[in-house]
Amino acid sequence: MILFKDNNVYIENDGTFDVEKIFTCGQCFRFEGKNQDFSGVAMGRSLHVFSKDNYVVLENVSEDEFQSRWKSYFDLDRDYNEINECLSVEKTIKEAMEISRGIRILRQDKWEALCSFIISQNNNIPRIKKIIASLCENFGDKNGDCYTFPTAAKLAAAGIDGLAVIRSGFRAKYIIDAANKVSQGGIDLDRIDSMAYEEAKAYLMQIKGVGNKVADCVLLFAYGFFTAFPKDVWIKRVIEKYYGDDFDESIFSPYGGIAQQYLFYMERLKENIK
DNA sequence: TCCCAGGCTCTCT
DNA sequence: AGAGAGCATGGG
Repeated sequence: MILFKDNNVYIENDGTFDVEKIFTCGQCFRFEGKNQDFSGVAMGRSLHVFSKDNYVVLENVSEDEFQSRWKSYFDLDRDYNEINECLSVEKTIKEAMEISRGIRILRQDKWEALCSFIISQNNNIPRIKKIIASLCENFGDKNGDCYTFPTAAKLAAAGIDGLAVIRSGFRAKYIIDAANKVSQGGIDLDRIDSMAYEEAKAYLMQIKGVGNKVADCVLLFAYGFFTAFPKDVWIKRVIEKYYGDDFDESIFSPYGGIAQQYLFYMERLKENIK
């Protein structure tokens, strides 16, 4: 049940919408907050979202804006209870599912996700957030009290040297290659919508600095390819610790990406990592 | 201080 | 095909 009142959106929460877990599980980098109360920028808009009683509130959001923007962003047409039923195939994922209950996979902006996960490589999350914040402040457009994520054309114009201000290190050349290809049409991010997973992945990997893992993150977090199963250092640890060499993510099919996010969140929580 | 981070590219076998 | 070095920077 979703209510629209006083220009706020009230989403009834059956336990499948944990604001804090959604924004702290490492899938996005522009939201900050605590205690089920977060603010940030996505899709060019600032958003304040918090939990109150058994509702999640999107503050100052019209029904039109909800339908056109936030409904898909929060993946609200999907039944996560049903997915969790599907994923109950073995002990470790069941434990991860309990711990991670309420995580939803956000449908993020394509270019922002591509850029963000290029920046994420061999990096830690607090620093990824800082670099992205700097990227937006330096090259985004000021929109009220927030900055939009810069366009590919804007970053292409800045060039590698111009990008030095964000201190992204060796990743700058990768960001610029992506910006060039996207702004000049060599890569059409909208074309990926109509591709199959393997084709989409190979297409993204034409960009310098986009390998197996970054491509999977973009496909999962911006396109909703739930078969993508990004293998970062944490997931490799999870596999070694709980599963062993014969691990095959197809046991989670067709929701491997969601399982991956549950496992990632569980293991970092256990290790108390920010 | 020093290890490491949501990895990738390049080079050498 | 597979292994290993190097990469920029700064968080913890």
